[in-house]
Amino acid sequence: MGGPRFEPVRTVRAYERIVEQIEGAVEAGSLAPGQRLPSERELMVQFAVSRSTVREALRVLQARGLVRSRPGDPNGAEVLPFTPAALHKSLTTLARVDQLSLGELVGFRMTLDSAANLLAARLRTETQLKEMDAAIAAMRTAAEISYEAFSAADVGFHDAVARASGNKLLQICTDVVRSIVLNLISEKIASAPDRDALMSQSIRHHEEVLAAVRAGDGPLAARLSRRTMYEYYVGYVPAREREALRALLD
Amino acid sequence: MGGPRFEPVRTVRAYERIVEQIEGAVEAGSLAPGQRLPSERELMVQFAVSRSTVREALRVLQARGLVRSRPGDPNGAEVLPFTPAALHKSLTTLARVDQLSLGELVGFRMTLDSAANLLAARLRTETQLKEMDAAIAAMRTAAEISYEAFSAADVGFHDAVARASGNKLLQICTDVVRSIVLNLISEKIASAPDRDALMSQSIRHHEEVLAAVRAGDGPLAARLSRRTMYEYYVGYVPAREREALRALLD
DNA sequence: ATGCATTTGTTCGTATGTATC
DNA sequence: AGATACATACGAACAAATGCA
Repeated sequence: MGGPRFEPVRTVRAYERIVEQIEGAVEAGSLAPGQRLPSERELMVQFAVSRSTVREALRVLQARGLVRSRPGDPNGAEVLPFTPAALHKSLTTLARVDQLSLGELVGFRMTLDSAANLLAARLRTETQLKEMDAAIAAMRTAAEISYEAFSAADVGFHDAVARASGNKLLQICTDVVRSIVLNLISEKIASAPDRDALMSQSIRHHEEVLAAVRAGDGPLAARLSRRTMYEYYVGYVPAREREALRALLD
Repeated sequence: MGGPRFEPVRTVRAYERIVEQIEGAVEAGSLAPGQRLPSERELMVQFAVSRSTVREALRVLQARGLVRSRPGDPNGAEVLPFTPAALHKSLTTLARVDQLSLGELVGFRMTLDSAANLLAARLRTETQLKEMDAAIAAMRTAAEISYEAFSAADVGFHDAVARASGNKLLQICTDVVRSIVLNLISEKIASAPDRDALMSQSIRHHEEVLAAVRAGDGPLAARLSRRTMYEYYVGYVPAREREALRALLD
């Protein structure tokens, strides 16, 4: 009784095992960004597979943002420094395929930005406060030029706050979600009739947020940041979704 | 003067254009989940490329979780219903490659879970409240059995709250981040000496959170949920990272 | 339940454009 | 400018796996 316990087997593709090995080497650090992979011909020898299999593996690794290969490069594929490009890609397709509504995206962004402000108010350095000052100053001058310039400067402020939060994950996710939201409605905002009023109101709100961050009052900074984003975007969110956003304001 | 404005060109790979077309069809809805792609041989005719190129495109699409192909299937690759698998994958590699600390992950989870509770307290239906009741009951019985069972039941509660928040993005992200955190430290918790005390304390805390959700007090539910998670995980977070977590408690 | 036709997984050989030295 | 090594792309072929009659 009690013979050996067998486990169900799944046929694992050859290219998949190549991906695992290379991905493992990158995650383990034995293959650092900037380093080069062997050439495809060399890889087919090392893994004892054909050229096509090596290439399919490289395509998967490239899709995940881990390597990049160019024709003619004598050095083989390059190991890339990690960028949230893959994360961005999968969140973008999620937003499109899964029909994420603008309300959900804005609500999520309010949540992340609020947390970043809460943390930044406690942990920010003097240098980081100066960066935020500079970002708001840039918003003020950019508002005179164009909405695009203003939007870019606005991004700069939120990014400075996210950096000051000390949480890299928060920083990356705020960045990704923000770009998705902006892609969805930047043209709507750009053509809004009350665009100028919206921008100057936004600047005042950002100044209030920064004052709270400077004072070290995290809960206040968080609440003000949520309200700032709500005021800025609520006009573009369908009425039936606004209740959820208001629930985030307390 | 004023000749035509030329744009820099980048050579775009053949497989990349195939990916774009199929991906576009999926996102546009003209290729619904469950439907089948033409066979590889049919695709190489339609796109006028070789089979290797078709296969590289399919590998990329597969890596993004959009399709799945099995050997021998006469129906061609299957269009998959969207799952956050790709999102999970990219966040996991982010956590490993970018050296995300446990503190950052727990802080992020506190943020998401808190927002889910805030929204759920306002938007939950009676049915959803019953689901949360059932989840806590399951936690109570599971705690008598094993830590693994308890952990699974705990996931059930948080998932019920996330569903009740009405924000799919929040639901997906809480799920992804939670599984990453649990993968990092579940074995540590399982072997903790005060495991039983931790579990029963956690159940009491969850009951308090649920009471706040039932009462419709979002801010209270949010604060209690943050505290619950803090108490549960703080013992495993390095001391220097605890300040950031405490900043989230207010 | 058994073949059979078809498809995918994989291999090999070849031709072509390109980047580097 | 030329030689070399590389990636891109094509096409034919075989084995294993699948679905269907």
